[in-house]
Amino acid sequence: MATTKNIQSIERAFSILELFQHSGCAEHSVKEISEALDLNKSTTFGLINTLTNLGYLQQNVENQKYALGLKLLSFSNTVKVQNIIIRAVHPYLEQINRKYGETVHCAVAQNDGVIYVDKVEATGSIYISTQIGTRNDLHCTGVGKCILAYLPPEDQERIYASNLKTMTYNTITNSEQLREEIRKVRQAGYAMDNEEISIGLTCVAVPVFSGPETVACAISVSGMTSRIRIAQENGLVNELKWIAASISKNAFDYDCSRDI
Amino acid sequence: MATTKNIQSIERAFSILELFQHSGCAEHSVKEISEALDLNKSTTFGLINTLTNLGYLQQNVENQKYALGLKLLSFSNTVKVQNIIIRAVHPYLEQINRKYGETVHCAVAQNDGVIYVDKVEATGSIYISTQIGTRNDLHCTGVGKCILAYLPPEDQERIYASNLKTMTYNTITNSEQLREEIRKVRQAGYAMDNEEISIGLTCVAVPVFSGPETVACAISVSGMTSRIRIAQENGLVNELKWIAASISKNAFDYDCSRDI
DNA sequence: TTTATATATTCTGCAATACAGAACAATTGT
DNA sequence: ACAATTGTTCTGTATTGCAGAATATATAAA
Repeated sequence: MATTKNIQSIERAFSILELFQHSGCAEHSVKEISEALDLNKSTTFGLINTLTNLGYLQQNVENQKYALGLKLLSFSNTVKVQNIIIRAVHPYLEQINRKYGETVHCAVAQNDGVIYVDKVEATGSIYISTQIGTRNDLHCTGVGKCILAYLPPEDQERIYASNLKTMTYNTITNSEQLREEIRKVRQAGYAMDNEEISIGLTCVAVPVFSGPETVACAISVSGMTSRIRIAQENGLVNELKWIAASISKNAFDYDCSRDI
Repeated sequence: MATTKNIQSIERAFSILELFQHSGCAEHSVKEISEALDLNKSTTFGLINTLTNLGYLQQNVENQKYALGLKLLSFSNTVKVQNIIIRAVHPYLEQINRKYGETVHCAVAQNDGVIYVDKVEATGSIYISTQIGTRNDLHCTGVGKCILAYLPPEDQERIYASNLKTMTYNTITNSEQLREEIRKVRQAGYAMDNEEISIGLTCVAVPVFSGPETVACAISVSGMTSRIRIAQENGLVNELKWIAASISKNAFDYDCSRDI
């Protein structure tokens, strides 16, 4: 359990890198960064300078502004190769994609949200643009509901009480409704996203257990609503449940037949 | 120009993250890391603890060892979306892939090496496994030769004088031979990798200019030797040169017709 | 061209912080 | 049960990172 105080410069360094993710802007000046993070200008410069020397930022010589460095790309490669969940799940994602031809995602919990860690894209799909590493809220995604459903009660309550952001007119933004939805998810063993994050987009998601009441990740099939409806009629839900159980057994040595 | 001294903790934090890339091992203990980087145990713990709290490392509760955190994935997404080169080049990679059906890469220079920043994979290709973010040497890759050919003379000489690692029996490991090869690359306007990094694998690569003698990146087509030979007979080289010129013009506003 | 303004970068002394060593806790193996 | 190994916390101190000022550089205006 981590309790010691964080090292300031490291926190600051990463908050600079993260700023580029949240700001939506590819380039920032020293001044912008120092103001955004409320740091002294010369302090900011020292941090930026270090990150630049290490290759995690790069300076545009035209306007002197800084952008994220390409060296950051190398980590995603390593994570994909080394992460147990991604390695265990990927072949199954391929299998589902081959059978249904739709985009398949794998997501894990990440402080009150989900982060997509792997995907296999539908060929020619320009419709779904989720990039690996993206974060989404729990209440408006299929994978999020699967994860939320097996969180400890106190964590669930914190989510219910939080601001449930409206994404579409289908998003569940009412605490009581969400609580009821999650109850149904547990009972059914799978979760739907009925155009709750994007109109026209439907997902079917199932949890992958690594132990009793412990969800390692969730996998989902996403696509145009009409196409997913057809897949559902062709037994998509049961297929996903069966695959999730296989992953639990093969990758996490856990027999989750009683959880379903 | 960066001259100020780097902030120690940031350097150390990233050297921990980079250790996971080089070691090839997904999990490391505090002791292992502290020994590998020659840092005091408690110092190492402080660094690891901070990185863990920030989500860039995660602890395996089973054995207490640490692994790279999934939060690192999010950066690759942002870099891909924000990086000018990747955004400019990607559609052309798709175009080449559609026409020839082979794997297409884009790589940029990264301290005496190349780093692959984007790719479009041949469908069903399990043969080529280059992951985005991977680094390779300059002397044994098509993209590397393209970049090397337009480096300032002093940088070129440093490469020629360096240890030219043998990858296959075709790798050019002799300084004089490499110098001659690079001369030919400049003259021809493209570079080949004739099974110099992996037996059975051939690449054709061209430089993309952003200014006179300035290579922004290089793009390459890779595949089984026999298939690339066929593509070459179907005008692959000229097609690549033409596409590289289009990218230079459209993305970097540079007319490189005189360079070819 | 000169002047003014804004921002990037360097310099410097001080104080806070990150560090090393030791102590302690927890886990593993014998 | 004991020893050995390794993870985690504690603490004083020296180092390092920090803030403010000074300087350089770029941009805009006159």
